[in-house]
Amino acid sequence: MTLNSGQVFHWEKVGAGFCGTIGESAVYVEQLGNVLQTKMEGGVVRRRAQHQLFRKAPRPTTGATAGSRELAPPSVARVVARYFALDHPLEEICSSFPRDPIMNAARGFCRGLRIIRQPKWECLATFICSSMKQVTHIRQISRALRQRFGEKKEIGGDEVFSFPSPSRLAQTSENELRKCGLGYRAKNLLETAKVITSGQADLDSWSPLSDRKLRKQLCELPGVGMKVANCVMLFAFERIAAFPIDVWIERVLREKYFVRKRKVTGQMLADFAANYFGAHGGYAQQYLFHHARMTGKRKSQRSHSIDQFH
DNA sequence: CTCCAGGGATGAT
DNA sequence: ATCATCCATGGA
Repeated sequence: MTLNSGQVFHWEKVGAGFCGTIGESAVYVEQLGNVLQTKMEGGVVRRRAQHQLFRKAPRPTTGATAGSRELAPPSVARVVARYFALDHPLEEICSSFPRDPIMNAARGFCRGLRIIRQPKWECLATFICSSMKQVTHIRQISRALRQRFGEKKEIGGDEVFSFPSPSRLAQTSENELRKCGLGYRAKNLLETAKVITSGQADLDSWSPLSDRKLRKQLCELPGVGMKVANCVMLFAFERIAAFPIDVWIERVLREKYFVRKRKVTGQMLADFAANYFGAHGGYAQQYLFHHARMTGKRKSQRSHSIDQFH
């Protein structure tokens, strides 16, 4: 559910799990009940990410990695556990959501969904490409950028591609980027890649900034407005109060929280969201988004992904 | 075919 | 501050 909730766009369903990349590492992940299994590029099952996906504490599965002699690559399980934010206290977070019918439905529907810790540049670049695009289109763009400009990796017989660095994309041209289906977004992605490459903007150095200052810095990048900035803050800077408002969320807010009210401006929606959904508003927003998208008007559950979650 | 999508930049009220 | 337009692309 997490991988299909519109946070990341490059994971591909393979067998019972997913293939993708975390940074430069090719990874296979597969959820087995309460356990998240991982494989690395060698294709060998190395470890199981220790965690509690759900409330009930699983029996400690000690000795799951019998092959102690084979030196495991630097803690795959930890990389995976961090990426999937298995340390987030889901129980606390969900309890902090407001108790209204809409939020209750979303909370129940999205049980187990987590906000992923994404690499900053990858997240920023992908969401610059996301404007006025459907999730399936964003997946296509991500795939095209990775295949053309990323580095090929292999995992369990499947090939995956890492996301191209800022300097790699800065070396391309607007025309080359347009071939990836970017349209008018190509210029924005190219210009932002150049700004990052030149050192004029340094994403990592922005981590200590306050939410307000970080948002301001992000919005100065070409192709980054309030919505994209909030997505990057939420998905890559661990600012779980950030509340991105896209067309789906705006629809939910207007139809469910501002029923039959006219002259509701975007600023009013943003102010309401910041005050109403609380310190973990970003989590609430993601739950509302995924719930609306999966159960909304658009009949999408027909041929793809019948049910890969219970 | 038409409709619309995890918007942003610009210019006019 | 708020609103109107335009910007490309392709799945549904």
